[in-house]
Amino acid sequence: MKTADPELMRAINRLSVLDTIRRHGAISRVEISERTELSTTTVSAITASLLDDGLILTRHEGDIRNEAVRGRPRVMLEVNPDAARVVGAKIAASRMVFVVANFRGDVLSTLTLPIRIDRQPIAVIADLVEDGVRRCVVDAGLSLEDVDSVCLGLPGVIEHRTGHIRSSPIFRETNIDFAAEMTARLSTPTIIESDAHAITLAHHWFGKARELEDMVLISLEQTLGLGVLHRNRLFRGAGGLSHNLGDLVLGMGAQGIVRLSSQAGESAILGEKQADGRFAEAVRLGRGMTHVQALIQADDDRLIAAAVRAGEAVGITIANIVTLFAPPRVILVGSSLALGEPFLNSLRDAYALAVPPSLKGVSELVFDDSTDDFWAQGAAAVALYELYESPWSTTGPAL
Amino acid sequence: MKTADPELMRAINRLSVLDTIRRHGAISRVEISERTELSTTTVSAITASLLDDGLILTRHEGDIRNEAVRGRPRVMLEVNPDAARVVGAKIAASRMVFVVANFRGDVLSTLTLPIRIDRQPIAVIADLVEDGVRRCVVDAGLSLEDVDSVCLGLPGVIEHRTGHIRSSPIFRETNIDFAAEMTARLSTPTIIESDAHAITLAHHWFGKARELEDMVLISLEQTLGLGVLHRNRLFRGAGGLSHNLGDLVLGMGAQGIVRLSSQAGESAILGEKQADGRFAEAVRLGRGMTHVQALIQADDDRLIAAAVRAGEAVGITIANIVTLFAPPRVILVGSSLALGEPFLNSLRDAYALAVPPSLKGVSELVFDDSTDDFWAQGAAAVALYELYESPWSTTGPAL
DNA sequence: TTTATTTAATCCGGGATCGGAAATAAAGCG
DNA sequence: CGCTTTATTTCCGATCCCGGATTAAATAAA
Repeated sequence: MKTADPELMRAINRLSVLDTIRRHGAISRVEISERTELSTTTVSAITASLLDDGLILTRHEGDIRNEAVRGRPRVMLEVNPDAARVVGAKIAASRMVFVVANFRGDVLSTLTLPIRIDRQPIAVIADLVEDGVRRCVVDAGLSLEDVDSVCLGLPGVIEHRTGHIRSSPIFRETNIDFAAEMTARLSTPTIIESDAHAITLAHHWFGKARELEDMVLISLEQTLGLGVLHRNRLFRGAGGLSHNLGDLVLGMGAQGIVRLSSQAGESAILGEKQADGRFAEAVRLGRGMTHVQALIQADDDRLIAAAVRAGEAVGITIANIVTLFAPPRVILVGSSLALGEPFLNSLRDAYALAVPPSLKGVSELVFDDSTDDFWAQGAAAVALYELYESPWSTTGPAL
Repeated sequence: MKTADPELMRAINRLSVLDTIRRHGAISRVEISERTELSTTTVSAITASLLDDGLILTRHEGDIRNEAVRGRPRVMLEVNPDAARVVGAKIAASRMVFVVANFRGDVLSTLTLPIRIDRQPIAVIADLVEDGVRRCVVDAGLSLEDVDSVCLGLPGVIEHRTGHIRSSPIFRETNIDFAAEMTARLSTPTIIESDAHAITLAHHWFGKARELEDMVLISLEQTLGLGVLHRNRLFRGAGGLSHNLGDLVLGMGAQGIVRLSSQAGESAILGEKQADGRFAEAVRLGRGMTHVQALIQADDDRLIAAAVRAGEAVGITIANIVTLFAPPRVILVGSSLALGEPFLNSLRDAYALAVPPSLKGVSELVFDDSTDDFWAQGAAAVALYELYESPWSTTGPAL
């Protein structure tokens, strides 16, 4: 049971105001007051402190009310884009994508490194990540000192709270204190987060879940991940570790346990097709899925069967997640969506069949095929959220 | 984003102090201060107000510190058992169990009505529940006016927040506003809750999860239920509805979807054995499971096979829950545990096989065969928790 | 041009909260 | 019986939120 004091109270309300401004864009104090249910007095005090800290700006045009209103015009407030800068990254097996974002979450620069880092030693991966961060920062015309924090989104079981990677398909080792490693290398506070959580927050901030405070996202990539948004916050299980859907068990087959990853993981689908040199090459370069897509359109029977089987497995899994969380919306993302109709149709069919009748219609299925930039932007949002929450300079009242 | 004000702050700290006293039994102010990390000043003020409201009592003996300590002796504080009384109930298909509990959660009286209410009209069930509540209250030497609130624990999909029963095996109808119905009948505030949530809180308050703040419980009864404790609170999905594990899908069989309930539900197991008159009679009376236990010990092959299959299905499900929540402990309760070794062994084996290697050792499996009273006591705890949270009389400072 | 009206934002005072320092209470010790 | 020790309470200052009065900044009307 956490203990409350005036400081916490102010922190909560400050975050509430700042987040309201971020979500709405330019907004006046009166309207903030209405939305947060804080008194105008309090909003005035908090915004004064935010202005004082340089986190927000005033803008005198743009009062959206009906033209020709009588009284004093509202002063619009907006997040100061230059109050801070963060780096967000998506680290995947065959590529790394970096973005530099400002305090509002706008992307200032993007860098994609199409390198297979899969199973390299930690030091090599850390080198590449460090290099990517530095280059992306330079691309944005900045220096690393200008960056307030970095967030890396990785696949696997990530313990955000402690900064440890419990296990990840891109590392041979387990239980790595990667946040500490990168913080030391970059001499900038670096946090790590599950890539699924990053894209979940991306959708909450910028994408298809902006208006929702509860939501579930399922990411279908090399790893199958889950993100749960609960009351506007990422739901991190006990201990703050992320969910790894691939480990879910679908049933007992003839040769023992059948895990979801064996039915719907990238490698499970790609594994159906080997031998062929061109195909192997595409897989090695991380273009497996697009290649598969082409083959499916050319009626490759084995791959179509694999896609159908994968869709079925995922559809059932989604139904199970819906049974547990009953979210108003489920967003599906990830490279496997590129498998196209055979996959999606069997997914939809299996879901419709598997979702309990009592929950039919509760959850809406949404597919999203954002690019990797969006994942990286989500990682940036994770970093920004922690900045938003942090107490900043003036803890006392502005002098 | 909830807004904070001094009132909320006090409410949080009051609950924190009161809950600390409840958990620890008799405890001094200094120790409360240490545990809650509130200053002694604040603890003093809050306890004064709690004393003023009659929620706690002082006791001058019982300072546990080493005998012959020098200074002023600590005054021990404890929850006033007579500050309130609640009724908790477990409503199941073949029986209803009621308890009256005092403010501390001690059971004052118990009443079991071994009646099959399964599928009766709402009015009939409401009549029986009303009767049970009234009789149990009288048994405790009280009148209904002495009771502050009632909590009914029911199987199925229960929407605690609104008091609606979305669907329940004991009702033919769906979406019933049962809380309102019973509040009107008893003219006492009545809340409803999933039976699984009730027993989850029972274990947190009195049972096998007292020291944990995160935990998962799986109830294996007629319905398969789930309770998740997250940071000392029941985790209720979006909209506050409960989880119904029976609807989980284990895979696709020859004839379509295979749900957990068809493998491990009470009726699935009992369904294996029919015809026999004595057995049917036992099932009708809700003694099916104990009867099955006897038959299993007598080497009834079909039932043993059913138990093994059920254990397997449940073991896999538990592994999947662990994959999602990674709780430090999983508690299993419910009548199906009575199936004995064949069931439990196959459950344990399947779990060990199905739990992802990376989470091996994270969650501990605990079996619990508490009686129905304990479930009802859990429902009482749900009611008490809401009383603990409520603002009570003196909102202002004690005069 | 000047004055009224309207709406936004701020200022001021009241009430509540927490926490630190000092005072008080209640024991044992010598 | 005074001294020491520990627990609790009292007093006081700082912070926070809020309601009401006040000031600010615009339009509409005279």
